[in-house]
Amino acid sequence: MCSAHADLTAQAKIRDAAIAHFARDGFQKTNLRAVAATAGVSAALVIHHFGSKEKLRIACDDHVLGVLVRRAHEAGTPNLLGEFMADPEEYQLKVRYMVRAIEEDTPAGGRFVDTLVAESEAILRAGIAEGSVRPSSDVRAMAVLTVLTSLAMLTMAPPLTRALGHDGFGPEVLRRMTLPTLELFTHGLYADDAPLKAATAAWEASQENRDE
Amino acid sequence: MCSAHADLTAQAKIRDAAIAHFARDGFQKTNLRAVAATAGVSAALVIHHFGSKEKLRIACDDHVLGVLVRRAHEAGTPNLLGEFMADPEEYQLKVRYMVRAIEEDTPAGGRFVDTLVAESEAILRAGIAEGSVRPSSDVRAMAVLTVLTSLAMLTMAPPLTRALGHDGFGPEVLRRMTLPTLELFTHGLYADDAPLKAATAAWEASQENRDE
DNA sequence: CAAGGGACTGAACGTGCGTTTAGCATTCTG
DNA sequence: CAGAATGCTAAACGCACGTTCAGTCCCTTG
Repeated sequence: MCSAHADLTAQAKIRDAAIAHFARDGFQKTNLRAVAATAGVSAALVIHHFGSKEKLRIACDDHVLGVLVRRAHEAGTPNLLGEFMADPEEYQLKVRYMVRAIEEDTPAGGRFVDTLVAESEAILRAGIAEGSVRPSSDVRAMAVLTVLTSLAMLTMAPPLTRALGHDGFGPEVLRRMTLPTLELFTHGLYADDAPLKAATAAWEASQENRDE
Repeated sequence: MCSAHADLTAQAKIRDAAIAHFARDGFQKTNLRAVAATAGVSAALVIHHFGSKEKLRIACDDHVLGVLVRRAHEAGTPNLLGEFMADPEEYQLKVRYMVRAIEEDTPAGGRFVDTLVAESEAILRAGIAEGSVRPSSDVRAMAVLTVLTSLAMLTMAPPLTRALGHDGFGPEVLRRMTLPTLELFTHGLYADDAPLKAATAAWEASQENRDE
């Protein structure tokens, strides 16, 4: 045993074990006996300390959310995901945990997304003011879009990794995705603005139809 | 009762009920008695026809995958998601089902992603040849990125919808996201190519360090 | 040292749910 | 018409798992 069994209190050991299990297998599939085994305690003690499986989840949510939100505030870069992934295993686990929370539509997941979007929006606005970012018709939605793109790399990691021909999600996959992402963010995808103009025209037309 | 209880065979009714439940609640949370109730049959009949819950899932996977892949081939547009979402409830349900399959990392989910990526890559290459799409250093990865963005809108719909200030994921949210997406795909996000150049420089430097 | 309380455990309880079983109609088949 | 096969059901079985219970150990406090 290495870092896991430091001189943590049993409560903390259980919490950390639960975070690891929830992140890897999801809330439903995880059973308390497995968590207890990982933490090196009995299943009954888990209940003794946390009351129920659901309350254990809430404790984990709060803990992970706190750590990640603190981290997100400190970062101050549009590439939040890279920041998380570059760091030692510590954050990868917690980010994966939050991804699960988002998929399962838990309150903590929602607050995490809110934080990322808010942070991202602030960065975009600062960049626009400074001139390094192009103005957008809907900055909030653009922030959502960037957060979306980053998080999606995690929610759908396994199939996408295979679609790229690699076997495991790791740094090399992330690097492979970084360049196209930057290309997209720098030049866009389309060679001209015909699709955009067509779409805005179509939208305006539909608006007029709506009025009549 | 409306469309659901057409003159379908009981097997098909069970399959459709299961698809609806799996899409809404996920595989684990769904129990066979609920599926049976929706289909208007007994729980035992589900087993009688499909053998087990797991085999029922596989049957659903195959069915949904078949329908969607056929549809994806017919579409021939880079905006696969819009194509699916615009259509009557029919496809929305099946797409949501596949999103669950992707989250749960099921074989059918993988094949669905593969199909979308392949289709998307073909469209990109055609666009590049024709001149409407900018060349990319890694077309495959770019295809993955576009698929990612579309699907992410669904996997994380609930929190993202709330982050935009709406309450339910519907056409208006999709429309709100469409414009920024097109802006991004047309002009990019950054005002100049400094971030891209910096990243490629950093990457080349790390490659040289790797060699020595 | 006695008393009390918290950390902790093994065993048991209860229940939800996938699956099995036995049996009832109904419809082919010879 | 006998009987095999098929579609279907109610009831029961059994296991996995969250939770409870009764009790032990140990550390504090008076």
